[in-house]
Amino acid sequence: MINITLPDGTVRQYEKGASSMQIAQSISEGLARNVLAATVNGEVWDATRPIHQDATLRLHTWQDKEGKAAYWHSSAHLMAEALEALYPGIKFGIGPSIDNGYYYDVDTGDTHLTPADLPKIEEKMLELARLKNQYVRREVSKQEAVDFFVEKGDEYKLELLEGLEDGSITFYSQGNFTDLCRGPHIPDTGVIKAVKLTSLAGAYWRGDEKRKQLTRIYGITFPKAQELKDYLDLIEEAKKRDHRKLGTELELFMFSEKVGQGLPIWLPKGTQLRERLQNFLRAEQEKQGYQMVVTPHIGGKNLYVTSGHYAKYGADSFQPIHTPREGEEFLLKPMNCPHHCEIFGHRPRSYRELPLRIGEFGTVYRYEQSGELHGLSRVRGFTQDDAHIFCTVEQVKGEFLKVLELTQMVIRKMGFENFTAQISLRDPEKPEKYIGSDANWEAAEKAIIEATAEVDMVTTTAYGEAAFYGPKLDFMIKDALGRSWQLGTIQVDYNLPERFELEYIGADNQTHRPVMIHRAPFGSMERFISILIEHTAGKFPLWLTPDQFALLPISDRLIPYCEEIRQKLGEHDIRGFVDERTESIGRKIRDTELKRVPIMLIIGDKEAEAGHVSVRRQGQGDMGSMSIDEFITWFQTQL
RNA sequence: GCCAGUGUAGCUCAGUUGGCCAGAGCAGCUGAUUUGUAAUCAGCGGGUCGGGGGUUCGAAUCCCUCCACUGGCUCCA
Repeated sequence: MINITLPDGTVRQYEKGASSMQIAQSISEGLARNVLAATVNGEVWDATRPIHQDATLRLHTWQDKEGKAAYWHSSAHLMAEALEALYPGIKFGIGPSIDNGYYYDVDTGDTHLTPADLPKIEEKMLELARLKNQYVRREVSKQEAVDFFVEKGDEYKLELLEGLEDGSITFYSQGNFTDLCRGPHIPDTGVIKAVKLTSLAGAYWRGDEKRKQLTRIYGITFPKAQELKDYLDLIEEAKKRDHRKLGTELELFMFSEKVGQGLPIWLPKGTQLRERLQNFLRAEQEKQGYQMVVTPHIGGKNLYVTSGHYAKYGADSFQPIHTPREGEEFLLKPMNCPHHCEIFGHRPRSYRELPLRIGEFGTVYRYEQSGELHGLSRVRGFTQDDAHIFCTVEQVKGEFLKVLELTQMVIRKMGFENFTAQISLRDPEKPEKYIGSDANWEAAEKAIIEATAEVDMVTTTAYGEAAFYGPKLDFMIKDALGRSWQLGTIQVDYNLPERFELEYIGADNQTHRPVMIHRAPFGSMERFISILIEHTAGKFPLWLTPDQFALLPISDRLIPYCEEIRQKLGEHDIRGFVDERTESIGRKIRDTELKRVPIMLIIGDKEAEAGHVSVRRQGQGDMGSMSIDEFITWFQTQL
């Protein structure tokens, strides 16, 4: 008999060799029907795999991450089976599960797959799924595995086998398909009820651009047709909110072929939004002791030779700008930190000045590969909400705390609920990769961990993800559709102070090297606004939106009265415009609704006589009539 | 940069075996209407069919090339 410990702490006894599935059955039939996989002693296994020793057991269903992963990974195998049936001789790369579904990289030889081929693959998958074939695990010797794929002529699997050790190799089969696979898999194909192949893309074998490009087929599957429908609806909704579409519709920004790809042009409304956001951030930062600076858009080549960026990125950057005579070379500013280092270094600094917080909404230019550009989220010219904090190692934690608090406050003010961070630390195996003393690293890493704990921030920790020059923290938010976005970072840097030979005079009258903290909590205005547009579907918070109200006169003769109201509201810092078009009121309301102006003030004779406005909120409808003063008071409550 | 796809009026899109002067809706302009909570009516203007080259009697349509955009891959100080 073996002892199985369940998550609630209860221990049950089973025959040696019982599977998770059998254990689930002993608990409840219903549970057993839903089991997709199980974690046995910390390792995710097939639910059907026999357990031969005492173990802790956690059963996975569609409701949890591991269950979904097994389900989608098994779906990838099902797709492979369908592909093999439809395209004999097809070769397979890798086929993992991903956050939303799975993909399989395939080499179809001379056949060329197009999106039109996907429906018939979906059909085949459903047909095979209905057979309820079991996923069968089998341990094989390396020789046996090699023989199998030599016979099959699949060089990709053979290459994968090269990296595997004999004795650790398993095959999984379902129906007529057998694959090299570590598993785990779901019990059988019967639970795969809804299938959608979402896209087709090229992907380099093993992610290496020098190697052959395979066809990657993305798909997603669900246990219920309704779930697939919900998922597709979500995709539709995301399409409607796409910031590129809304940015054009709301006239926030544009692109121009002549100006150049990846170089956003901010239109008046977008500029208003952006400036308002910047002013807000600037005011909050100044409260925290930041000092704003402005530095030029180009910098001498030597600046970047000193910073080390020239050696590392020079070849892949916009190339130097040359002066006509003197043979000087300048680079478009790809980041603000070297300039800020010069600010720190331009005169002797005392420890009394630390932490010195130098902030700048600095516009930087980076050469991004053309295929990488995407709306406002990936561009070649953008403005960072940047600042560099020069401080002592002891001050790092306090500064992290302040940045965390600032960021949390701002994010909440924007209407985001779900805010987390990833802490990136050294790879403990490879200390030689990093610059800076062990003691400093330990202190900084500890400071980051403690600071995030103090502000109750949900974090994940990634070892080996730190930059060579210091540990960092990346902010993540989830938007209204549940999608995760990476915002900005806070990074500790031991490297630049070294390269720029930055020093301050300590209380001991000796010179010391400051630590530098890079921080841009929102990353860039462009990217942040793209996220904000999609999160709010263009319905920005009232304080931030370009036009807060539109005055809609029912007849042209009421325009002067509307103008009066506009003036009066302007005196109270409430901004908006009068719709002076000779159109029906229905038309004016419709157009204003579509422009996402949050408040409509409808003015007819009744209102003009009474000195009232009739208030309508975008997306909500009529709020009734009130006096101008009542409206002003009500407006303040809406902010 | 690589693979695949797309590119017709300001926007959304018709226009597929190559063939009359390339169409629609919305937007715009002009006129009429002066309107009570999501589209008033009528008329008009607007396109080198992404750019260039080629095949052809004839190209939005076929071929080559360049550009931009979309989805991925690689990259991201």
